[in-house]
Amino acid sequence: MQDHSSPADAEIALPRLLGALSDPTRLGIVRVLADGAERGWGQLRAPVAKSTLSHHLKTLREAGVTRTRQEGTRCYVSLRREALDARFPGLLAALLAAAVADNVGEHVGEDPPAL
Amino acid sequence: MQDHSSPADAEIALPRLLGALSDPTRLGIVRVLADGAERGWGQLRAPVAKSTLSHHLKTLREAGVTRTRQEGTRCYVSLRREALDARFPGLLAALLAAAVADNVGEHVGEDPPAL
DNA sequence: TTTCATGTACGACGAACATCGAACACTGCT
DNA sequence: AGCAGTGTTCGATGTTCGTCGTACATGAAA
Repeated sequence: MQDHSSPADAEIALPRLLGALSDPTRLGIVRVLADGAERGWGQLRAPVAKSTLSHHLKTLREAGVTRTRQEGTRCYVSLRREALDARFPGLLAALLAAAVADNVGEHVGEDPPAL
Repeated sequence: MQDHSSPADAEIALPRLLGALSDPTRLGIVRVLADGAERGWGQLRAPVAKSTLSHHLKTLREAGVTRTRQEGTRCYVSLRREALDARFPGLLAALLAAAVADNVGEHVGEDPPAL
């Protein structure tokens, strides 16, 4: 459970970012994270196997879309909104609005925060 | 040389659009078309084989990014800016700005318009 | 230390993709 | 009719992707 590295702010590449966001499940994850709050990812609910979710999270992280923090045995994920906004102004907002308009990623939800 | 159909305005799907734009060559084509003017595609210069360019243009068209018009033996391509802006406000502009900022698609150029 | 929970790595599979060259089809000109 | 220009389609090939199940590693709790 290591190597939770993300690209440096300046190294987020556009094609990779768009590729990461071209999957409905990943777009759904981003929508859940859109409010800026961090989520533990047992909290994320998507209709895919655990290993598949792990893969999606890794893809998002490596594309620079999210950041992952480890605490004990669990991991928390959040959007890298500042970095994204700094590098590609307005893009994230437009993307999120588009996802909502297009109803993409509706199948991804979240459980209530851990008690 | 037929079947130059594009999806209806309302049917442009976000994941597909992003997938189409996750390739540097296609992003480069979009950058060339960004001024809204139509281009004959003998005019487009990309370091790929003719059939590959045809494939990319088809991908863009089927994702709803561009429109293709045939006139005699040649085809002309242009951005569907209105439809895109209507469906996903601000997205295209942010994407184009991002592509410029990230210097993506610089390898795609154009010849001067036919005399 | 044993056990449980959580996430990762690995191997596999089919599907989709980028790319090429070659063959085909259509249009227009001679 | 024949030819040249232009774009599409067709394999072929190698890569990447989404998905799964299983096995492994790590940290916490009993």
